[in-house]
Amino acid sequence: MPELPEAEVVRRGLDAWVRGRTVTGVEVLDARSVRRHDGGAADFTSRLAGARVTAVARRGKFMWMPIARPGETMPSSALVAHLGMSGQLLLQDHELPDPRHLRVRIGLSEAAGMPAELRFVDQRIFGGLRLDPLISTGDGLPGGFGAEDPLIPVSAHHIARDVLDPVWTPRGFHRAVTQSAGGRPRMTGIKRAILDQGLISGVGNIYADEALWHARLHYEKPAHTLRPKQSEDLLEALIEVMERSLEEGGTSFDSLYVNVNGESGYFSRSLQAYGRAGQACGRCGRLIVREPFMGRSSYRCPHCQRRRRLQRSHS
DNA sequence: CAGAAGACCTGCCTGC
DNA sequence: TGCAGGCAGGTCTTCT
Repeated sequence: MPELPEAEVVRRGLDAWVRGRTVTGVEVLDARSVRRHDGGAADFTSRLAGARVTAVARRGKFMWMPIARPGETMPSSALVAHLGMSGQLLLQDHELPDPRHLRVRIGLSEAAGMPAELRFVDQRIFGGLRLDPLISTGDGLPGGFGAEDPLIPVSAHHIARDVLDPVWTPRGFHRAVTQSAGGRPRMTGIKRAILDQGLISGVGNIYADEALWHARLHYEKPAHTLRPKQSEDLLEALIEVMERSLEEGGTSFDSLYVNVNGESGYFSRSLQAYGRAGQACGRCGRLIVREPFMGRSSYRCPHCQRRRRLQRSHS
């Protein structure tokens, strides 16, 4: 399952190998993978062919490549990619057999020692590609990691700043978590809040559970009840789990395989809560429990992450 | 408007 | 063996 750290590994790989190259041809093998592109597969193909990739940027799990179309000096649109649950962007030689679940093939201009094709592979088709106009971020800051200009694709404009974005401060995060748009108290549970990509982006189910475990918070704790220290701990935990995962997952990709395989070392070694139902909590030894949540699962320690904090006695 | 729920997908696993 | 059902889950749409 690609989450933010995996997406960043992919971004770095693409930045090194695809930036500056021109699209020589496009083949959409499964139209569902471009279903979010407004004009359909034929329009996607014709508009992408001949375009030059000028950068590779990312915000949360949205990735995009600004493209300059023939006659353009500056990119006005971008190839937007979301990996969904099972998406991969592979850089491979044309001679290599098509991988299982290959959905879109993008041919690239020749470059010394570099593979000729960018391949979008996606088993479950939750991910996809599309072409979108670039618009202003509105805040004057670069659109995301790898972006130099304050531009972002239309389809990612509603996505909040990334967990690893330096714009986050403890105070800003506290306000974002405890208050909704109009300054009203945010009544929903804290896990729903941090999974809301319009509040902070890049957090998925796994890292949400991990960060909540580190911060000793119950996932249903009403977001508006977080005290500044609690939201500060939570932000710190989010950044910590992302950065550690990035370190461990970022070591295992080679030049010909711009990879996301969902099996970074982090997943097997460092998870404290997610997927550990029935196993001992690393802090207190109580058994981690799995509970239904939002149609899926939440994992927590029933001792460290209680719904209500213990009342402190001053006697 | 905030929040909740369902839809979209395939492959793997379990139970009958 | 075969089949049904559960599970995984990010985002988009629809409903309250």
